[in-house]
This record gives sequence, C-alpha cells and structure tokens, in this order.
Amino acid sequence: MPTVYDVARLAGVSTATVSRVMRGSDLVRPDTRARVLAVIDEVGFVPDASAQGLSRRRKDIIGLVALERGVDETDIERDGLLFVDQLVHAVEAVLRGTGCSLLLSFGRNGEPFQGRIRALSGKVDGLLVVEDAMPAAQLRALSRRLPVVAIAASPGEGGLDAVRVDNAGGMQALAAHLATGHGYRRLGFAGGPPDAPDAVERLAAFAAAARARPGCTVDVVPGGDFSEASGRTAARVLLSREAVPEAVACANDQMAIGVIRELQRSGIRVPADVAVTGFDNIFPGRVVDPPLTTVGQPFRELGARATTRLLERIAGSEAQPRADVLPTELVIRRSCGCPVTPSPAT
Amino acid sequence: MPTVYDVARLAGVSTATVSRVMRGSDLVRPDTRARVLAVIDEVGFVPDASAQGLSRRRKDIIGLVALERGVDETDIERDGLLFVDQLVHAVEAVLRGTGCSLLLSFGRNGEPFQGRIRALSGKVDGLLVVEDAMPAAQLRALSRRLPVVAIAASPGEGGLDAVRVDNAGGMQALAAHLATGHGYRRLGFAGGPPDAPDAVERLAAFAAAARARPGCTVDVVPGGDFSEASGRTAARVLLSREAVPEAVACANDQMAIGVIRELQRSGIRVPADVAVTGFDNIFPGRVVDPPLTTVGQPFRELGARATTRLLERIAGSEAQPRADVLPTELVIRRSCGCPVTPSPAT
DNA sequence: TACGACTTTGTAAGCGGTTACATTCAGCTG
DNA sequence: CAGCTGAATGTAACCGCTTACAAAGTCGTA
Repeated sequence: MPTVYDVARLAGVSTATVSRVMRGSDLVRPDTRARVLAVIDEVGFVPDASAQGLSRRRKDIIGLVALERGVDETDIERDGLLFVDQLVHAVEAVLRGTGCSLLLSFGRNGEPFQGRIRALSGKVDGLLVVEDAMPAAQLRALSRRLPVVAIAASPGEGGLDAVRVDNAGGMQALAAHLATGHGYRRLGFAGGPPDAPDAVERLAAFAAAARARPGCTVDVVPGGDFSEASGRTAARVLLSREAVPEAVACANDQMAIGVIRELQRSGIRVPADVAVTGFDNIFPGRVVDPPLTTVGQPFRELGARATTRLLERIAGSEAQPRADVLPTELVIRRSCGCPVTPSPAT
Repeated sequence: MPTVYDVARLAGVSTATVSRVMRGSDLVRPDTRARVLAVIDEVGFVPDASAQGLSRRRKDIIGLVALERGVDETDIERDGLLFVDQLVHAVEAVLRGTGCSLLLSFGRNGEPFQGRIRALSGKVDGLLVVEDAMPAAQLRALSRRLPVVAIAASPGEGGLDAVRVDNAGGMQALAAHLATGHGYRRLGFAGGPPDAPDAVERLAAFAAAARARPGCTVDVVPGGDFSEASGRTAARVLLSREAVPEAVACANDQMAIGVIRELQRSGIRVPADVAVTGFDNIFPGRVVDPPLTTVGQPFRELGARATTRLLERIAGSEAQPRADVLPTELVIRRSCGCPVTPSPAT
C-alpha cells in the first residue's frame, strides 16, 4: 500500500507537493503536477482516509441510524423496511455530489443500540437520526458533540434540527375524505408502534379529526409494529368486534396491506364491505388489489432536506436550529371506495 | 472534544493506560480502571476513529457498492431497489455483532462511478461489490489493494471471492414447471439489463431450458431495466406479436408485476389467458393479484455469506478464493396458473 | 533485608496525511 | 550584477490513538 512518502520519493518531490497535487492543486508547476500524477497513477496511490481525517479534522462520512421495523426475528417477514430504505437512497443521492459517504447502522428496539451509536459517532462528521432511535437525553448529549439532524422524530425536541412530515395534515385530509367524502361513520384504526413518533401522531390526528365529526366513532387497535403481519392481527381484532368498521385507516401501508389481505381471507370485500387506507405511498400499495388509498409522504425530500441541513452544520453553519415539516398528500386509489382512477400507470 | 490526553490528565494516568482501559483491558488495576472509566464517562470521551484507524491500520468499516437499478431520473418510479435493499439489511445484520460499520455507495451505470469507488476504497477495510458495478479490470486492480467480495457478479471472474445464487437452476425448475407442469408451449421472456449478470444468466438459462423441450418456443424481449415500467413495456411488445405467449417469465419480480398489470390493463386475464412469473421473491410479489409465482433467492444468506467471507479476508485469511453458489427455490403461487395455495399467510 | 519475578504504569515513536512557515529559485529592476 | 519579489517547493510539527519497550511498584522468599 503506497503512501505519500512513496509517491514523493518516486516523483522526486516532497510530500507537501504530493498533497498539493492530490487536493486539486494550490500552486504546483504543471510539469511537476504531471510527474506526480504519473507516479500516483502508476503505483495506484489512494490516500488513507484515516490519516486524512486525522489531519484535516474531518472524515467526510455521515452516519444514519434508524430502527429496523417490522422485521421479525426469523427473518421471514421482510417487508417493514421500505420507509427507511427510501430514506437511505434519498440521503445517498444527495451525498453523491459531495465527497461525503454514508455510514449505516440499524437497530431493533430493545437492543443495546446505544453503545453502537456511541462508537459510530467517532467515525462520522455528523449524524442523521431516524425516529426516536435513541432516548431524547442521549440525543441531546450527542448533539453537543457533533451535528445531528433528526428525521421523523417526536415534535417535542426543541433546539435540534429536525425534519418531519405533516402526519396530522395528511390524516386530517384522509379523515375528511372518508367521513365527508364517503360518509363512513364507524371508523377503525390499526395503530403502529407506540415508540414511533409518526405512528403516534397519525393515530392521534386521525382519531381527533374523525371524532370531531358528528356521529363518527373510531375503533382503535393499538400496538402494531408497522409490519404486514401486525396489520393482519389488527384486522382480526376488528373482525371480532360486534360492529366491524366501515373503513379502517392504518399507521402505514404495510399494515394496510395486511389488513386488506386478512379481511379478504375472511371473505370480506374491500372496499365494498370495508374500506382500508394506509400511509406512506410505497410501491406495494400500488400493486395490491384493490390499489391502496393512502397518504403520500415525500421520502426523497425528507432525506434530501435533512442531509443538506446536516452538511451545512458540518460546514459550520450557526443558524438557529429549525424543525421543518414537509407536506403530505392524499393519494386516492380504490381501497377507500373511490371508483377506478383512469391514470395511465398507477 | 476531549482526547485521550485530556482523559489521561484528568485521571492522573498516562495515555497508554487510558488506551488500555478503552480496548477492553489488558492488565490494568481495577481501581485505576474505575478511575479512568469515571473520567471517560464524565467528559463523554469517544475515541476518534480516524486516529484509531491510522494507528491500528484498520478502520472497522466495510463498503458496499451497488448499482441503483430501475429508478428513473425523475425519482418517480421508486420500485427497482428491493434487491439491493434486502442485501444492505442482510449485510448490516451480520456487521451488527462486530465493531464494523457499513459504508454505502450507489451508482447508476453511465455515471463516473469509478472515481467515487476509488475514494471510497481509502475509507474502508474491504469492499462488497454488487453485480458488475465496475469493470472487471478495475475490480481486479481493486482486489489487489484490499479484500473484495463480489456479489451476484458475472461467473467469469476467477481468482476472486464471489457469492451468487443459482439463477440457472431456478430458471430450469421454473421452465420445467411451466412447460411440463402446465403444458405451456409458447413461452415469453421479459429480459433485464444486459449489464446485469443475474439478468443475463436468467435469460440464457430459461431460454435454453425451454427450447430444449420439444415444441417449446421462447419469445425474448430484451432490454428491460428491472423496473416495473420496463415490465409494462415488455408486455406491450409481447401483446403486439401475432401469437401472444401462453406464459411469460421475467428477469425479476418488479418486471413481472409490470407485465401482469399491463396485461390486465389490456383486458387479459392472468393467469387464465397468460401466465406470468418473476424472480427474487420480494414482498410486492406476494401482494399483487394474482400472487406471483417466482424463483426465490436467499437474500439474507447472500449478504451474510459475502460479509462473513469479507471479514475473514480482512482478518487475514489466505484461503483459496471461492465462488459460492447459493440455491434458489421455486415459489409457486397463482400467477403461473396453479390453483390457490392454502398456506396460512402467503 | 535484599533479590527476583511479576504486575502495573509510563515514555515516546510511529501511523499517513496536511499545512504553516521556511527556503529556494527564477525573473526583474535599478 | 546585487537585490527584490513572488512562485514553487521543502521541512517538520501536528492530528489523536496504539503499543513496544522501559521503568517502577509489589510481593514472596532466601
């Protein structure tokens, strides 16, 4: 593994010059530069990022820590991941332009995740924390040591950069559509993990919006985990009730898909007998039958905004911490009872 | 940002002792250890990974480079990613136990991906390369500088650790099922990217296996990109033929889903009029109507095996490079024309 | 009490880059 | 041609941690 010293010796220059050539130039005579570049190319020199990081006090790596949801221990149900996967791609896309790389770390709640985050924090220039992947206190402590941007975290956290989506707005629009648009009165809700801020907000907003309408009731089934399986479970609970709801909203799309499939397995028609809706707008929701009415969230923008902000902080921005809320959008398809949409490729 | 020196001073010991305490002990007297730990905790010391990496010649980071497939420029079609996403989670799960972290880098082909990989190679101890994310020559060069394990790469590459799945076996089983099991004779195939080794193998194996059977023909539509949209396109091509195939196999599940939906849009029943099959066995395939018959590949094992091998190499293993082939498995659901399977939650 | 034989701790030299500062060099000017 | 100036290059300290080796304790024994 060649080092700057090797290159310097071979090119007959000092390490300073090699370094200057590497970092896009400074003042190096063209022929010197050419000579150095030739040697670099010949010996296949690649600077050691550790040494660079140490010397420049900057690692050009940011970390993303997230909870791995809806993946069960046996690894069979691999369907809960779409949200974080989308995010990862969005973040990576932004980083692509910069020299920065993305370090990933997933945890399942209950695990001793904290130690890993600690260690990880030594490897990065800044951290993206998804949901409440760590206790608020620790998050604050962390954010004193390095730039941190929270994604989809609990709104409570002040004094911290954060980006989230408008869960409440989306759910209100959805509740209006179901109650006012379709006239459903007996509503149900398949709730997500109590430790997922998004899930909590969605549940609260939907229930509040629905109950605010005269005659509307909401039968809440809490305790899902964002997975399809937990949607099925919720459906079974709802089916066991005296009065099965006319429409069931869900904490996310996977759960909605689980609800749909479980209902169908029991011979119930969706949406004719029971309407079902999700949240997220991920690919499988377009594919399921009936296509899922849902609230779309701007994954791309969510990841991009958070990443951009983090990079600014790393670059030294001292601006006031901001908590951005990105708009969500009601995506009407058929599972809510709306007629076929004639869109070309939905 | 406290350093070992700060901790040492505060605890009244030398940096060597601090270091010894950090790295799980050596021979440090219990009370000394306690004192040091107290200081570490108090000042919130986290060792700088760059300095550690430099000193220990080991960064405890491995990289994963992959092509981002089936994502179109406008970011609207976000459905081509499931394969690599699965892989990422599988790899991360293995790393979880170790102190190693995962650095991610995606490229789209055509992009100047090579430079980024070069830079990235300075940040990691080893690299996982998915598909032919880089030219064979460069891959060889890379593998001389650091441990590299290829995932789902072209079989050609000798002398390199590689893990792939048995595309051919899976496709042969599928062809047998369609031709012998169902008696289909006019077959179609929606091909994937010509630069995707998996896609090439699947196409070749399916065509060969099918054509080996008396009376069987295969109408190949090449040039897909693994996305649902490209499946739709393939379906349109197939529909324009004089004789529409009785069964269409596809390079992956997303394309199969695209084919199904496009056929349905044209009023063709699946599988009654045309059977359709995929490859991968990802979540959306379970959800689409009809549920997708496909060839399952062991994502988890694929990622795990590659990661384990890479870690061994990093640890210094000098074993002969191996090219493992993991078994695939025919997953019969309904899109091939088989009757409803009574499985509990498929 | 003195002497080994361990155990515990400290000293200081790297690890491979970057960069402030010093030095050299070439080209002008007076 | 000495002296000056700015460009090009070299020197060496430093980034923060690890670790070989040296030094200092500690203890039991002769």
